[in-house]
Amino acid sequence: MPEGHTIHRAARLHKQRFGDRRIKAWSPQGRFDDGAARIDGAELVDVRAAGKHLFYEFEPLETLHVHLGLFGKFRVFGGVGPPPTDGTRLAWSDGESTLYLAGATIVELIDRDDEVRIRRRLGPDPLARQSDDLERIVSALQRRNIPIGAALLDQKVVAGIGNVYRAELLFLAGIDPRRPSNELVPADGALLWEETVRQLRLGQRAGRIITVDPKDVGAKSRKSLDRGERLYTYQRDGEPCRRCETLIVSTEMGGRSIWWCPSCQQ
DNA sequence: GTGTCATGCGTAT
DNA sequence: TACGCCTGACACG
Repeated sequence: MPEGHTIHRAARLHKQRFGDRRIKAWSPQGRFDDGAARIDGAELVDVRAAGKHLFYEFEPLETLHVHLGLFGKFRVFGGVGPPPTDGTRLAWSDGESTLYLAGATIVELIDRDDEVRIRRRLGPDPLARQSDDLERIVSALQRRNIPIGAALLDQKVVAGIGNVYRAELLFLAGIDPRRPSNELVPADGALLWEETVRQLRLGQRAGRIITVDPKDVGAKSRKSLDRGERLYTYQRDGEPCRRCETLIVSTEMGGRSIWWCPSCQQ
């Protein structure tokens, strides 16, 4: 379930679990035999996340670039773990834990210049804050003559937002996704960025996207929320808004569906 | 078993 | 705007 929160969480967990460890690597599926052979026996020295991209640095120097795409998934087990599924492109083990990676769009070894190039294509990452982020976001949004809902999926604007967060963040900021990006006023930009940072941090910590304030559904805590009450608008077409009961609507935007509350989001 | 869908994105038309 | 590509879970017959 890969938006930026998943990626940063993986970076942290994988570094904790496998950092400074020598790994044995292989490709159960066989489609990454050569790459796995190059990192087999190497030591994982760093794991970096940027937006939805992951960079694993090994010693002797190799950099593994992973992008999960829509379906990609890591599985980590203590010990040997169950047999890998047929689609497992990369597996590694340090003797104490085993990692499987399946379904990713990108699994490749790259060099330093490639990483720099990939990072240059990305806008500010809410989970790796810089002091000028707000200004960069607002000016990037104001330069685009497209609906703000479409602009938020552009990784050059904000790195790490996907289809769930774009809908949820616009709800939390009270912004109609159809509003032209270049008409965003700075106050709304600031609110949107504040929610973005807050929500991705919460998502990273929880390991899942939960945007709903428990009070809005009469629950005691975020943890006690049922699966069906964690989001305000995503895939809730025709259901009542959790705050005002107005029915949630949806449309296609940027090639994907988006949902919003016509009353809370103006 | 088959069909459908999904939190992504690059390329072609 | 459409399509291809990466997989797995689930609904259905």
